[in-house]
Amino acid sequence: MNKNLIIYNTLTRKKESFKPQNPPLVGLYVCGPTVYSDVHLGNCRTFISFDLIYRYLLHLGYQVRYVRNITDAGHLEGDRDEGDDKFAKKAKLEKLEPMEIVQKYTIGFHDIMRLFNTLPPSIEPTATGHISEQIEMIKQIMNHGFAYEINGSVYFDVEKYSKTSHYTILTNRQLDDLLVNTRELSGQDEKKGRLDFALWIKAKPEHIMRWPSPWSIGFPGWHIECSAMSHKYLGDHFDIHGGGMDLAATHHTNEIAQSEACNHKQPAKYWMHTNMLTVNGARMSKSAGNGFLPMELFNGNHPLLKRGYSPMTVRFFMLQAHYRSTLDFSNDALDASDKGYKRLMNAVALLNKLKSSNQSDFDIQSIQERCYAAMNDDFNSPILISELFEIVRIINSIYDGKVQATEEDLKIIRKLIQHFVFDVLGLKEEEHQADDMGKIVDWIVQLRTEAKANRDFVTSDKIRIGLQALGIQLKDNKEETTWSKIN
RNA sequence: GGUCGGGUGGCCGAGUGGCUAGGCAGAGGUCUGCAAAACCUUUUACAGCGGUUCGAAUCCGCUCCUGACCUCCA
Repeated sequence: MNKNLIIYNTLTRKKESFKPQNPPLVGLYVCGPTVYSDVHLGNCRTFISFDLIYRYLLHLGYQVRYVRNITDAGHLEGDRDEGDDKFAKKAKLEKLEPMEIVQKYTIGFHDIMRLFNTLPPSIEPTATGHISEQIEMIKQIMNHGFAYEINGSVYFDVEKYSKTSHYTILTNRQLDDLLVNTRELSGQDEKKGRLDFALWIKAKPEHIMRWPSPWSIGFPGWHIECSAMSHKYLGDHFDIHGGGMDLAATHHTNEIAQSEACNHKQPAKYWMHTNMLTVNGARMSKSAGNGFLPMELFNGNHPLLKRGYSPMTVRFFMLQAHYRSTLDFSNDALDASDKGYKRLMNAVALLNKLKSSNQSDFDIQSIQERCYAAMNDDFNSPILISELFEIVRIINSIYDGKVQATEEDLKIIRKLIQHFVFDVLGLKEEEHQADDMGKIVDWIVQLRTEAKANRDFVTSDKIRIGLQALGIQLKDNKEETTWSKIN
């Protein structure tokens, strides 16, 4: 098995050969969602990208421990120490307990992930389930002199840390510029330095989500949870840490600082960042009002959508772009992906009907090599997909009897489809023929075949056109009639 | 203002010095009772200007446009 995997590492801004520390084990940590509202499509892109990465690592034979957290506490509105907890705020709005909010949106998140056919992570820890680990870590950081307590809250001392470590290693910014250009925020008076960030925040009396600590009854800062949980499940120094690009400058920068201040080690060897989903060139976000909820996309119920698209179409659409590129969302782009995806799956459905010959008119070995080369080059799924369409052409040509294939090559084709279409890209057939409706359609198609055999084309056309109006498309071949659903 | 990206044919989107990306759309053809599908062939391209080079979409410089981050955000 070819394992010359190359990964782009944000730490070094270079593509590097992937060398896990303890092969075949791989530790992978990805920053998960904050479950105070529905995930939107942009969030989904990140998790689908890391699903591809996870799946390919598994395919290469690595034993991956994939940790993806659920943030269910700690976020403040506007990062002000006085701000409301997002969960408490949402709870007030929906007249629910904060933990009801957490439960509701965690379930919603899992439902969406399942629809997108992403594999569940090995461990999905929650921030509220790891308060004591976070407190322990804050203690360590204080012991090492990189944090200080004021009025029951604890802050990380960025200026002190940056004297011995490279605070802005992920973004390459100059600390002086940051000091000058960081916006003045209210509620920062008690911090020593304006770049300092909260590790522990003393709760105001009305604050519902609160825990005891050596400093005050309060709640943890946002960044510390990921550091504490990644450390607990993956150790001081694990292989890959990932997340959306928008997290690099703040969240990940602070994670690195906390982990180094605590453990004297850079927490991860490779940092991977996925790019944003855009709409009309601008980043999709809730505040901009251009965000789609996955369900809106599936059922087409949104002013910017002319129709709905299935989860697999959306997944395929996302995989047709590289994870480090922005991807622009549009109806036309989705339409194109929808047709491309159907074309791919139609060819896959023909696999078991192919007849072998004594020779092959194509070189499947070199296509196989190119598939691996594409994925080994920093998970280049668009190139992989272009190779798969090469295979689609071959499958269709064999089916049409225009190209010959040996039984051995057919086996390789079936294996490649299984490995890359299903295992790595994580696509699945949106089944239709197994259910009752499918049996009924099969029977109607059979009636039409009989009508055709009797040259009763009036009846056969009536059936074909009628089914089409109901969203079922027939395809006549020399030997049989197949059908598929259309949108 | 700072940091880091981008500008590729009608649309989406790969590609980083010479060799077809791919999908969708368009055109012609084959097949077919018709339709669809499929297959074959095929048109349209690298923001602008200058430079390096035998050769640049790809490297360098300048200009224009644009995005992300710097504030919670995948």
